[in-house]
Amino acid sequence: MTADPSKYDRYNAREAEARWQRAWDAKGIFATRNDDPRPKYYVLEMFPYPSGRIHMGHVRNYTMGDVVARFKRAMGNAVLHPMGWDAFGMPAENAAIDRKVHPKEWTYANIASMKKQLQSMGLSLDWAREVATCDPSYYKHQQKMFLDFVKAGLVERKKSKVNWDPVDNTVLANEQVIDGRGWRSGALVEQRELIQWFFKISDYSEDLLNALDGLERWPDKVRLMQKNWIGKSEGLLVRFMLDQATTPNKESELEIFTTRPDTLFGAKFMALAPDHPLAQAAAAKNPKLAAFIEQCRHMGTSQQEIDTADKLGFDTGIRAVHPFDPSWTLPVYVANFILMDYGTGAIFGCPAHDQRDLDFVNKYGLGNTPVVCPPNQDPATFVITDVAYDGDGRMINSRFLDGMTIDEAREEVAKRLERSTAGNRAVAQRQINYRLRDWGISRQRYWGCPIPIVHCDKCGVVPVPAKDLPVTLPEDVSFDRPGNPLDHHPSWKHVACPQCAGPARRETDTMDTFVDSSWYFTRFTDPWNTEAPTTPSAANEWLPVDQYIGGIEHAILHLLYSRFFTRAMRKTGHVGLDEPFAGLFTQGMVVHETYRSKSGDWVEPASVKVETAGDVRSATLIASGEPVEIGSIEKMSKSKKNTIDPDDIIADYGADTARWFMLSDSPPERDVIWSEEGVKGASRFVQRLWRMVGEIAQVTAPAERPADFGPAALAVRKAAHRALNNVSEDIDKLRFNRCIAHIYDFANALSDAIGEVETATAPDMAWALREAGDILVRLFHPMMPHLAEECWAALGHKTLVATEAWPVLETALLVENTLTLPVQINGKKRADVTVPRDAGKEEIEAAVLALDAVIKALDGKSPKKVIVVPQRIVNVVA
RNA sequence: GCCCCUGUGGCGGAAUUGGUAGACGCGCCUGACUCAAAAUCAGGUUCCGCAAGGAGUGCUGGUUCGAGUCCGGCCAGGGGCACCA
Repeated sequence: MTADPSKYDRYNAREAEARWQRAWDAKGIFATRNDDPRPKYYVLEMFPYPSGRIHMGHVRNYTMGDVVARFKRAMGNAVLHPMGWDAFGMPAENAAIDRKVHPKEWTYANIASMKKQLQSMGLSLDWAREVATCDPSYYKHQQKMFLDFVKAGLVERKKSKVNWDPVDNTVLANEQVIDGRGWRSGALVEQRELIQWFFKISDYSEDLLNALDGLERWPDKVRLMQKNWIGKSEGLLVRFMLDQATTPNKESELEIFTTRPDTLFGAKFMALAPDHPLAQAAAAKNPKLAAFIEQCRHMGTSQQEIDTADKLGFDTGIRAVHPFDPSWTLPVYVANFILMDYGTGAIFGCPAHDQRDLDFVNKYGLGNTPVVCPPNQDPATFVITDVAYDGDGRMINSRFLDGMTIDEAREEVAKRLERSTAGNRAVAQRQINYRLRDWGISRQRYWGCPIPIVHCDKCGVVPVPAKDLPVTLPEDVSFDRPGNPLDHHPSWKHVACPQCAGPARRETDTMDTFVDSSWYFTRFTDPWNTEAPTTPSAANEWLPVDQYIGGIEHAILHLLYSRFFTRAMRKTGHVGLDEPFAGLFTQGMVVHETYRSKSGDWVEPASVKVETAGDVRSATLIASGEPVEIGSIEKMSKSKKNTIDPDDIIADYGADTARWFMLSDSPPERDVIWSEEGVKGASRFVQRLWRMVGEIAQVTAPAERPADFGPAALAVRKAAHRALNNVSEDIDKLRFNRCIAHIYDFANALSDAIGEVETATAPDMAWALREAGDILVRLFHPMMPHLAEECWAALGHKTLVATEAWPVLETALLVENTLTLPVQINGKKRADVTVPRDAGKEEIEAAVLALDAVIKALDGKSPKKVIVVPQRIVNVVA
């Protein structure tokens, strides 16, 4: 076939990859038409934030998606595989502050360079559908949907807390609070209440929870995390009467929510959130309490900080009456760990059975009474000191509940309190509570989607009319002072009220960037529609996304918000479905060794040489030969300098090598360790495949398929079809590392066969080798598309392998006539037995009992039991 | 602190989901080719032992004819925690 075999000596990735990328581009084979009649398949990777350069995490993510896209195309699907940019967010503003570059300019420059990098990877993306969320042509539609959501009752304004920097007078993100201080000013952060915009995601708590069951192609762990995040709990709202002699303004009752009414007889105190109305009222008359509440405000708003802060309380002097005993009163505290957002912002504390309550009483000397006794414990001697007991057991010290189980006691308390009344109302009512809070979307920042609202003194909150959309960001802004540039802008916010035409102010808050990413996958289905966010027919045709791939770090927020947003879009007529992602895959991170010089500085891998002597690895600086300490393996990060630039790898080895290594080394859901040796191994395999295909290209096969195949040719065919079967199955399940192991297996078998035939090739073998070559190239095409094109052309094909169909499996070639089963004696492997494939249990048992090893082990006795697991194993119990 | 996940040779991992532990790759060792090196090719490589054999999947206890896999208790590492994306 080829005149010059030496051309197979070395594959030139750099030259070939650019050439094939141009060939795909020229034919536009990855552009997807909405009127394609074939069965649809939508594969999507989480779109990147345009930070400046792609990193190895992107390479991994987009390679996986590309393998799926190319495979599904070969399987005959119309594949939608788009790409865009999650382009709003804080880093652009930080760049503006640090480097005096406008966020827009910075972002679009980053998009341009990252797009080039992605294109050098050979991804089969439909770039005609590219969107950037910071573009008015995108956020215009988001503003329209915001207004639709307002009309549909899905939006509200309410107070919520933010981190406030009292020096810079600005709101801080949790990320900008370092050890309780503002990251630029260093000032101690305070909590401050602002009126903010919210999406009412909590209206969908039950639905978002129930629908998790239907997401069968999501990882169980993600469904579980979302379930716990939504946090449904069934409990009791209980009204505690207050001793009015002790309350600030004759308040007569306090309502609490509890999921443990069974422990009511173990109650030792009540606790209020610092911003609870009763706490506020008491503080108005008690300066010390006011000071305590003020102290509670000097804390960030993150859950982690609240949970790990010292548990502090302040006794208000108010006494609450136990609902089952008018003579029993409990002290009412204000406590820094009670949240106003959950339940009623007030609890009763049962220290014996809740660790946090126990820590609290131990600090304030309130004591505890155990009311649940663990099984096998004597109630008379069961005491709690430092560790609360939250397990199962029987009720003790609880009057009429004694002896009941927790569930019985919970039911009994609920029943009794529902029936008893105070002021003509039941003392208690059952309530289902959710931990999930409404989604606060207001951000006091410039680089985000403006909220299309006008505030008018006369008319109040007025939506911007749809015809006036988009509300665009002003470009002439400055970042010389802290705070929101939209608010500082001299003219932008001053507008006429759309209703009364009087003087009014624009809303200067922008939307959370999670809003942008909650519907981009829908926009991809028809990004050309300038009139509406979606073309429902197109959206409903393509959605749901069949396979969504991204980092596990998005398991809760992004995915939950997207699920809510899709429901809201359905309610407002933009789509016809609830669940946006039918299949979800969460990939692991890319990690790398860290290196430190003698002086303790981090050193980047590119300037380190690692050597191995026996089992010991050591590292030195390439420049000076100075020894370097090899540190732990961590997520690639700029701060530890353990990053590898994808550009360097692609320049040195080619995109295919990078793609292959990314997929080969670890299961995709786990972290992968980037290693120089691993990449070199992948690179060697690229060359080996090229040489192997070169040899096959020189074999001349008969035009007609031979009627019979000799044993050697049959072995080649079996290896090819076994690999085809295995790879197909594993790509479908996204087990790429196993796919690659199967391809290595196949390649090893094929080089053995080639090595044996050498010169005089029989027609049956020649045909089998040609078939194997064609299968091999199509099998590795999804992972290494450029090399595959080069090989496909070398094998004499005039088509692009990227548009070829997947090989057709001959299942008859997978069947073996005999089968070798391991034989265990008492659970330890002692022998093998080879039997016909369809041998019955009796036949197998007879063959096993005739084995020397078995006869020896039984020593003349008959076995107690013989367990024959068909197709698997035989175990003889002696 | 709360929720979720992970732990197997020198290393990354495989194990038909309760049935031969270590596929495949990396590294290392031996040999061939070479003046030499690289590349390539052939063979070997869980540990202990000359061998027969024995041990072995973070630790620990259990269920089972049989456990890397299931259950209980620990230990270590990682992700998320609502304004990073």
